[in-house]
Amino acid sequence: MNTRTPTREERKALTREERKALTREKLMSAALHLLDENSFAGLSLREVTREAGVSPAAFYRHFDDMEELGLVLVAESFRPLRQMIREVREDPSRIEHVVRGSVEVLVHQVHENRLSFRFITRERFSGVPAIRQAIARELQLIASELATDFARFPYLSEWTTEDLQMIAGLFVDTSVSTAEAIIEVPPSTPELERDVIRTAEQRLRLIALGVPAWRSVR
Amino acid sequence: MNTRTPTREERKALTREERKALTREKLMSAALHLLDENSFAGLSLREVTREAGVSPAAFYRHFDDMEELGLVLVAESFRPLRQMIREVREDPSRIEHVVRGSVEVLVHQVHENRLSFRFITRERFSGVPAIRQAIARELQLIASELATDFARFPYLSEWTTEDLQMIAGLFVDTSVSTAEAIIEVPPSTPELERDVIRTAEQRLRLIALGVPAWRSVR
DNA sequence: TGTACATCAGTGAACGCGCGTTCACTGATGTAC
DNA sequence: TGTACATCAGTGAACGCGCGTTCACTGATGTAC
Repeated sequence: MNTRTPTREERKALTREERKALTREKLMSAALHLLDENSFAGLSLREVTREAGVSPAAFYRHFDDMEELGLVLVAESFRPLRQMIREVREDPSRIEHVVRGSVEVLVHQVHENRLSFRFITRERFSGVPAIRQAIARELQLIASELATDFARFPYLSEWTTEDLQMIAGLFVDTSVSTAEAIIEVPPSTPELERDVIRTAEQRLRLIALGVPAWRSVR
Repeated sequence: MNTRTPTREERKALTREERKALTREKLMSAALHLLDENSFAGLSLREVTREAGVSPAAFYRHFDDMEELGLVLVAESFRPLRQMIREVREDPSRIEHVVRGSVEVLVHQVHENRLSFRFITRERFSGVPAIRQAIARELQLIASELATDFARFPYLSEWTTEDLQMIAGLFVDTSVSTAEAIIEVPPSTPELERDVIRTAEQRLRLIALGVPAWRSVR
């Protein structure tokens, strides 16, 4: 079927396409690392290319401008978050369980993807409108998925869609607050982080306690 | 007692000191207005002086650098927020009341001080560490005040300090989320804003419903 | 397989621009007598 | 009140710098035969 000459892989060199993809990743990774200390608005194209070890002009082979890079970083940064949601979903236990499990998974994900979370929380309400909107859209999506998951719980199945959205939104916002708090904790102060985690669990549990009482009020 | 020549006020001119204070205010107001569209990191000293109608060099008669201006803006922007807390405090009714009243007051304050709230929410997790820390400190202070207020409620009086802090923090974070949401609502779409307000009230009410159940769990 | 040409990711120099900061200055306001 | 000097908020020009973007280029990779 394949009558071509020996492939690049066989000669263990990289194709032009693969090299290009590597450079693109270098640019994205460089940007994400620099964003640990700067906000996106304060980040220059030249800084990114310098960190990536590439000439400024090379940037334009991969992105139209910094804004496009920013939007790609948003999409990329939400990937682990979506993964996180999927993990929580796979354990269809009761709310009480969800609380402790969620915080655990969240903390784990924040540690694994610190730079991504940093970037998202930094840019959520700051900087370029396009990036802000992209982040808002992703978070809304997550809240909606969570709402449909909630609908499967026995004693939530009769709630209105609006109420489910409301509680899912509260859940997501509280989780984002927790992520922000964890990221802001100074490194190598585990006792401070434990406090943050404890508080986060208590908050979610308090919210969960309000749920059974909600219906009777409506 | 006063043997001086006729004062400036009598000749209805401004003293040098008063003029200087005016210029300072012009700079701060110019910055706050520009921050409606830019983040602080993307704001230049020259932009601020241009908007204020003053030469770039004049800036240094008032602030050492942009960071100092930023810190002053944080302090200034929290003034209306503190006023808001005071207003809520003056109505020492039950939690249920606090919920509806709080949201009402919050919405009112956000409209009255849109630029200040925009600035605070923009910079809370973004940009310069010094500004971020200043905002975190102010919010913690507010949460602490709220916690001591909660301690005066009959059926919260026996809660531990830690629990009161936890719920006060949740209350503040949810309020900040609400403020952010209101600010992000496109202008002249009152129906969207009404939804945001409704959701905010429901969230706080849900939290309030969890409160009576909390003790039995501890 | 070898050759001749095409593609194109990355380069390096150049550009005009707005930036933060400095400096000697000006002229209105303030003060001493 | 009038005068002579001091103060100092704001000016305008100048500086060196890093920026985003463009351009013709190079040389490795890819393709056709």
